[in-house]
Amino acid sequence: MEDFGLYAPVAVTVDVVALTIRDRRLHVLIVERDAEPYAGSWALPGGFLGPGEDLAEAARRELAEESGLGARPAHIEQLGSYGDPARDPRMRVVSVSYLAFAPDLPDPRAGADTATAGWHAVDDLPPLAFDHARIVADGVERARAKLEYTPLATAFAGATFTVSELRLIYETVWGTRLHAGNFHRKVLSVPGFVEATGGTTETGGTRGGPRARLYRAGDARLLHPPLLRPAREEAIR
Amino acid sequence: MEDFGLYAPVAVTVDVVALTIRDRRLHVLIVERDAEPYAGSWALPGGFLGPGEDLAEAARRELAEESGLGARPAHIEQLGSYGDPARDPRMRVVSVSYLAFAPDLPDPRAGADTATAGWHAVDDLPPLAFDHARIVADGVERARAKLEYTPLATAFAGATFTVSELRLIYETVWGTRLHAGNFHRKVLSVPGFVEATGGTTETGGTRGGPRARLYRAGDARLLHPPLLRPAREEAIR
DNA sequence: CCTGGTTATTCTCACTCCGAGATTTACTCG
DNA sequence: CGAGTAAATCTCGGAGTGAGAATAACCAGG
Repeated sequence: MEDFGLYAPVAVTVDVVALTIRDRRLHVLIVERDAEPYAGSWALPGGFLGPGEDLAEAARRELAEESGLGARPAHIEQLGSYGDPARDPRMRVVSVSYLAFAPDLPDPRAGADTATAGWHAVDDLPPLAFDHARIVADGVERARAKLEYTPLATAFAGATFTVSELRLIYETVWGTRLHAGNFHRKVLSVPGFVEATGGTTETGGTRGGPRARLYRAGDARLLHPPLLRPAREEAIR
Repeated sequence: MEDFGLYAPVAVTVDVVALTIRDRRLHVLIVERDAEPYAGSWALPGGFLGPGEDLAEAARRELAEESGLGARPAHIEQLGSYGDPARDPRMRVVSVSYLAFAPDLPDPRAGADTATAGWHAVDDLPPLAFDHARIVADGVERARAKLEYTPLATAFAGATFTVSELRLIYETVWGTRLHAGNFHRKVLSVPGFVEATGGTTETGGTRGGPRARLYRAGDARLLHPPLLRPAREEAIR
């Protein structure tokens, strides 16, 4: 850190990759831009860092403001910063991106100050402005990895959930099928991952089956042992 | 991302947490500040993002310039961004920090434009400027975690190394003792982690023992299965 | 009400992996 | 040469895993 005399003017924005699961697919929240550049195309919710505002605070604000979502995300964490000199044609912009997880929420309402916002399946996105496609990809990969060793999946679920619902979250985010029996054994054997509420669902599944027991998120911060994805040869080398 | 009309002036700096192992202890490179604020106290090498310069590029430049180290680090990656409004008393500064790993290097030479720089054991650091102590702590924790599932430890070693040297790296970074026999079995059983050069050390250890086989880093990007730290109860909840 | 299909939960079994300890072998030092 | 040290390998009991099966509860439709 040197003297402040000469430094290139840089703007700092905060962008948010908000993920949820709808309809058995992983979705990300994007908004339609109404200003140049990229007016009319889709982008991550985000904006300039306010004066006196912490980075995480700005991320939460942008998410609430631009998405029109009232509910708080269940979890938000810093994803990374993107500073390619050419990433914004107007001027030098460094984006500090955040990753948020939310249970399935209603469609965002378009408010007065709210651009058109909506959930889109991450594997079928329209072209995104700036380097936002890259940021989404990084966020999805982070989410996939974190499901393995943290109780993050519970952030996609409601206050209470069944083991099958939790399994569906894993299957959706990872894009793989999991063995129901082994998953069940594994989840219940990890201390602090979930705790039984004592209740069950009101009815069986829509296509039959017994009532499932309900659980809520436990107090573990790490899964021990972890729930590992099926081996992905291509990822190793 | 909105219009550029009004945004608070923000400066972006890039700071580097460079780690190495010397003398069986984990060390971080720090420099002595010669300007206010915190003149005379220690800080991470870093500085302002240059115009037209990518973030990672700036990190490599700062490390080379301020440390006076000629050699390139074996690995460098983004650690995170720090933007507390009060972290710098002069003005609003967001720091994008990078984490670098290097094999044991000679002491940095103090050049003309080079502040006093030196390696310090991370568990015995002087007070650091700004929030740099926090950044170092985050970097060390990241390094510890990454040793588990990536071949990062080889970045701390030279071009060739023995299994014992690799084990010493793990023991030093994790601060634990490892079972030599099991570690040996594990390392050689992970595909692509290390590959034998065919050679051995010239002599046995300083206190005896046979010549050890030499290995170089393999082509794996992930360790499968991972080398897990001994269970840390306190980390889970 | 009875039947077939569906799902939650538990169990079995063979296999792999792991930690702890012991063994064998090669080398240094005095 | 003998004691001590370290590299590399092996053993063994326990824990964890994937695949499959068994049991039981529940829905929908006849």
